[in-house]
Amino acid sequence: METQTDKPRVQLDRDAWIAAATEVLAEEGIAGLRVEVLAKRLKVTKGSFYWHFQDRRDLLIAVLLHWKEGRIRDIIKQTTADPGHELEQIYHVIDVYSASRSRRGMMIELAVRDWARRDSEAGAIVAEVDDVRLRCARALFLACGVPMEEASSRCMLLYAYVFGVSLMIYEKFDTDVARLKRDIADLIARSAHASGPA
Amino acid sequence: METQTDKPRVQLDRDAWIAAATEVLAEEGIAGLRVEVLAKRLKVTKGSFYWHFQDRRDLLIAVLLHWKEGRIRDIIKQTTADPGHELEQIYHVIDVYSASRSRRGMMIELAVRDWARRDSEAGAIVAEVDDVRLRCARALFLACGVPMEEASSRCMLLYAYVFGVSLMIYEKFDTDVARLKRDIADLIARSAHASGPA
DNA sequence: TTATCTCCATACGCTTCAGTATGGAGCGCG
DNA sequence: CGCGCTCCATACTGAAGCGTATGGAGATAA
Repeated sequence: METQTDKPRVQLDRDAWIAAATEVLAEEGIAGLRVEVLAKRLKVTKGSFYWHFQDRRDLLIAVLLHWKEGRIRDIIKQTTADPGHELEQIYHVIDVYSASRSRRGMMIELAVRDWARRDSEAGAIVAEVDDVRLRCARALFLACGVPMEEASSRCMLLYAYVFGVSLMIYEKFDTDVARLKRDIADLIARSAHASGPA
Repeated sequence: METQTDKPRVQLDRDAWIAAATEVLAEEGIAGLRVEVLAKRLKVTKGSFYWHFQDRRDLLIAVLLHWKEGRIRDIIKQTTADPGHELEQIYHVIDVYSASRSRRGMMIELAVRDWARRDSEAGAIVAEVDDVRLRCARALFLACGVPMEEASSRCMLLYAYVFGVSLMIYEKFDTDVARLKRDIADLIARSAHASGPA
């Protein structure tokens, strides 16, 4: 007759810590990702943490690797060959980041990249993700008949835009943000519209 | 006959602290901007700091306001009316951020924006800078004969790009980065080339 | 039952950091 | 001379935060 309501999880594994850490990362950034804070959130103490992880950096790298796997899985899924629908896929990649529902994902993205600016190990992992994403997106442009160099330029512009726009605060600038974002997506994807090869 | 070599500065004012803080901000980010670290860099102690500033946040806001003034001064200067050269000015605005010499400025920019993501007071200041920049850049497109809505889209794309590309790590992606950046600048500024109004 | 292994709590030492309190050196000024 | 003002040093408290050491509860297996 023991209550189990306040004992929802009896055990903790590495993945549970990584999941919770990713949540804190989205909310507070790297600087707010402290082991004691994290332990309190998981209703345990540091003793547990240092059993699963060597130190704080061990957790950070684990979070980053987990993030990398997810991002690569996502972009692969979003850009798998679907002949005739490549243009839709390009727009979808743009929209995914603009969507308010993916705000959490973008917060993680920005936190990770801010860390990577000053940490070479993190930078190497971000570089892998960027490389896969750029190549996948370029393949979509190429499939639309866009020549190689222009495809490279446009996919780079695409990703730089979605990250950069998340750093800006522009409510006062334009009243119709929806139209603005649609037009920008057109600018990025435009030549893929109905232009034949070359 | 007292040596003055190791006594280069006898006094410190608020601006000296702000300048040093801006330097640390560029190198270490907001999280690395601590008063004792800053004091050590200025060869003084905290006692001096807390005479010039109420607390750490007082310094951070002062740094941010100083940054704001400089950025607004810069963009005004870069976009003052120069009939017939608006297109050059647009390219110049893009190039200024890509230039390796302005790496320090971009580091500050990114550090400030990462802070502004979670601090509404900082966010308000960044919003002011964004608004001025976007309106100045839009005026250049308008002067080139680009219609209003497209001018809005393109200047937003411009700034999102320059910030976003600074967050990416893409050495492996393309061998000719110079060409890539040139082409992207063309994509952003293109319709302003020789297109008449409408 | 006893031994062992897993997972976590507790307690500790150490460092960094924010902010305060207080004194003191130097300097102008009456 | 002495007074007061400016600017900074020193010394302190207290709070976080990282990492370690150690024990203990609970399960498992012999």
